[in-house]
Amino acid sequence: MDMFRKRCKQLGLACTHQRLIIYRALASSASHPTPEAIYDQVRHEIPSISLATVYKNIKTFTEAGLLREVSVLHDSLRLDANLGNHHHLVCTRCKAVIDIPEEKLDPIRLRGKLPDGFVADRFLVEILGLCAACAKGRTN
Amino acid sequence: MDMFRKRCKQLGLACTHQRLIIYRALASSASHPTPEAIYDQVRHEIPSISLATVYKNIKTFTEAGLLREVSVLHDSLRLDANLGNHHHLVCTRCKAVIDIPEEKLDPIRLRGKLPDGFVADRFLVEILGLCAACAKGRTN
DNA sequence: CTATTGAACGATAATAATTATCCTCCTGTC
DNA sequence: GACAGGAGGATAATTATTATCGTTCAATAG
Repeated sequence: MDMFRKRCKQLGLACTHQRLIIYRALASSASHPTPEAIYDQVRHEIPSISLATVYKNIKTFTEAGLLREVSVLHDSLRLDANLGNHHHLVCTRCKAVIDIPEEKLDPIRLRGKLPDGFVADRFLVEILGLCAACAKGRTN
Repeated sequence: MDMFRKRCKQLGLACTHQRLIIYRALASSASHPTPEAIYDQVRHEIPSISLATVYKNIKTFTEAGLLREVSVLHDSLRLDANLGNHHHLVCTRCKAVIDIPEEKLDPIRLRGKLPDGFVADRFLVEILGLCAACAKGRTN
């Protein structure tokens, strides 16, 4: 948590009580919580906190690099009628999704057993980066 | 499209005009469209179609296996305060997300250049399947 | 230690995305 | 062609997220 104070200072962010509690809730959770879940947990300590504050700080933290979104494409449903094996290039700026054949990657292979009795079905790989257009100009 | 008619019959789905047009729009698109985008395209052919119909059929097709969602976790923002390199086990039933260290997979490596001038930044791997609880019972 | 200032908070309205409802209509079968 | 049940259309409802705006608090200077 002292590290959090330092990072805030570096980033020019006020180290408010709310931010500390929110960050601690996030950092101490292993379940990759939703904003609502964080809100529910944080309210135990700050009953008067607003859900908007949780959302705002999640965005702030994410932009500051303290936090990541588990899925880059969570904002809207994206559909794929291509049922063959392939992977996706995903532009983190414009959210374009481009197919590439799976042979473009070395095969994905597990080393040893998965924890927790998890039963794997398939691998989903997203290659995150910038599409040609977004890589070129900051204009779009 | 004849294949689509057959699949509908197999699945016990009525092969309506709307479904045909919606499926064709999906299958002919390389851009992994959103429901809204499909709606906009389909309206060229069926101006009176309802957005709800598009959503309903997308769900129907997805459940029937004619279609996939690009991202399993699109429904709500999920957060990750673990900035170290790791991958995720994602339960497709309950949407649990479990970290695994990246050493549990053979290294992800590109073979050759990416198309379209795409500039890769990092690889995101999700191992899709069922968590222990969901694998056991159909009860949750 | 207090005053000051801008950033952050809380409450809530607004927007966006998705789902549910309900009545009418069409597809598939007899 | 008639019938039955699934499907469509219009729209309300719900859920998730963002914006607004007045008030409060954290950080810094004095």
